[in-house]
Amino acid sequence: MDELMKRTHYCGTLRKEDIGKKAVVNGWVAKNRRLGALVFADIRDRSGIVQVVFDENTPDEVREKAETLRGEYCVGVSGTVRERESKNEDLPTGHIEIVADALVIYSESETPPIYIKDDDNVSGDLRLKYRYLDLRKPGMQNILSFRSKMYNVIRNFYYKNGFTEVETPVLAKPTPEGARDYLVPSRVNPGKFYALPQSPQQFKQLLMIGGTDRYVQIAKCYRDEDLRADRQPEFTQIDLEMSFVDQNDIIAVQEAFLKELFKEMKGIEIQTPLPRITWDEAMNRYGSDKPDLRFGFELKDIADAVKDCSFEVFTNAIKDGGRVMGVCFTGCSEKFSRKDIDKMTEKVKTFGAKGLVWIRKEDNEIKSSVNKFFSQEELASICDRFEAKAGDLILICSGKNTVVWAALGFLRRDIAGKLGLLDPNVYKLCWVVDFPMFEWSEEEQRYTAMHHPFTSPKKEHMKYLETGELEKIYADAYDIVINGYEAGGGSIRIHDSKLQKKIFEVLKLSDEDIRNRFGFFIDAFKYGAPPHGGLAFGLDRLCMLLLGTDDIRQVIAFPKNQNAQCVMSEAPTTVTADQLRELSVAIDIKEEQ
RNA sequence: GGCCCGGUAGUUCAGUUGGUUAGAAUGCCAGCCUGUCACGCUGGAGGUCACCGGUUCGAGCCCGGUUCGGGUCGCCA
Repeated sequence: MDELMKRTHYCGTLRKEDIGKKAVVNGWVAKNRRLGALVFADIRDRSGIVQVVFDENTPDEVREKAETLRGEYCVGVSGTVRERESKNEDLPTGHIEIVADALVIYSESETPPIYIKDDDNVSGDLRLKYRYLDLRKPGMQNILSFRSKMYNVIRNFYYKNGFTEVETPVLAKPTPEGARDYLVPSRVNPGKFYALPQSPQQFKQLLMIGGTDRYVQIAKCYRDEDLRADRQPEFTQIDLEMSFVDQNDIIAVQEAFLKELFKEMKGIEIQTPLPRITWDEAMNRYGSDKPDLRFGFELKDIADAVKDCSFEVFTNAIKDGGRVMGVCFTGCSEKFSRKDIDKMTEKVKTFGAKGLVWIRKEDNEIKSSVNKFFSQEELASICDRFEAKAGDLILICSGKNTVVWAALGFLRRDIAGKLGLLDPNVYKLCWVVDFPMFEWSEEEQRYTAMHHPFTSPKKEHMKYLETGELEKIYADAYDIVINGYEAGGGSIRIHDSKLQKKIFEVLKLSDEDIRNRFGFFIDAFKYGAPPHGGLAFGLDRLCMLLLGTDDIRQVIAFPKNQNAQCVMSEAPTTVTADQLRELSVAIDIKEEQ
């Protein structure tokens, strides 16, 4: 067994100032080059790479050992730092090298299945399977260390501002409302299950009732839903709650936090207060409740301009209570072909749109896909609506509100992307406020809470609870949106039991449901609940945004794939019959016919 | 559950209209090489073209199904 060489330096940190010093580095062989008896080896650790040279100054037996080095051997090297004869300007350590006098091979390596360099192009699947090799890349180590620094900034800020960090249980009570739970059987309570928390929502509210006043937690959350590029089944929230505050108080603290976070992590000064956009405005101007404000392309409603036209698709949409809306993509007529627009049309159909109308304004003529239904004068008046100039492309969609928003909201971001307007170094933050309290669920044939049932309706809308005009009720709920991502969200909570009871009634929850699902929680509100509210940031998404990536797996050490599996450990797996028996759990998988 | 894209050497990819023995780069192995740093030179090994079936004289290529991966809609209070 080779002796451990005690490290004096990290590889990537050595500089000209270290010339003449003795140095010991530990790491992995990133690359080795043999020129006859002269051997170069690039040694990598989390800080970067340094070149080690084995030459005539190196004892023969050490140099010979160096000839046996291969990629990813784990080694320790001692030697003297010296100026290089020929510099490598591409490397931070490129002006120096270590002349080796001793070499320890801690362990050899088989040929690795993936390239271990930051600019690799290996498929995500292999990277995840060999994540421990993927993590050796300095870029991945930078991400881990960036995230670690974030934890520090977060804890430091909230501690400084009087928040108490409290750990809430991971084994919690299942909550049938909301996302699907991950369930955990209890051996000592046969037939009963815990659920992993979707968020510590109820516990943090109970902490407010418990007098904690200001709570924060970097909390793991679990949701058994389908995954996306920005969604993992287990993820991390910066979860917080405050007592005796209104929405403005909460927003003010979070803006101070975001200011500090961007300053510390990116050196960027965020201008506060951040803009606030109501949910209605966000939907009608951007077609999304998480608008990307890095570019324009705002939606316009043109229903009144086309309500008497001969194009029945539009008139029917209006008749059925829907919308006719469009976006003017300035200067885009030349940039997108008929074929491009056909592709966009196919795409918007996945949002439920029936089609897409295009209008190209040219110098002397207006072309469009609906020429036979519209005169040039009518088209010109539509163009005027959008203040369109020659060379502009207008895309129009009609139908139900939700469909039109989704389709145009997608198009404005899609086209912005194609035009290169999504600069990851530009950050546009805003609050989206005044969310609707309820939304109609076709599936359940009842209203459900858009945020959650503990969200407080806006005071001025309480009266509609009595009249049953639920769609007129908006909530004291708010999301923080950064570059089109929902980076966090929260609300003022209901602290009055009578109001809470009323909300449950509206949601058509029976007394029995309420008792079973939220009994302990409702009880707590009988004993002097303070006015309170809070918010949770998606830590992974903040990290993504700050690092300019759009793949959440980049910022998680051991992420799951799209099927919520860990391709490295192969979790989840079947378990033994004994384990199941002990848990009183039976498996009943329906066979496909 | 729906839709879209993809699966060819260890890796990243090319593969024309369906036509000889499936290629390149890189990596790997061996030899040479004392200033390389994407070292270089010479040689070599390396393939169930994801799987099953079909069409065809002939399939990596066309068709059907399956599977795996990615993106997305639904879903994510």
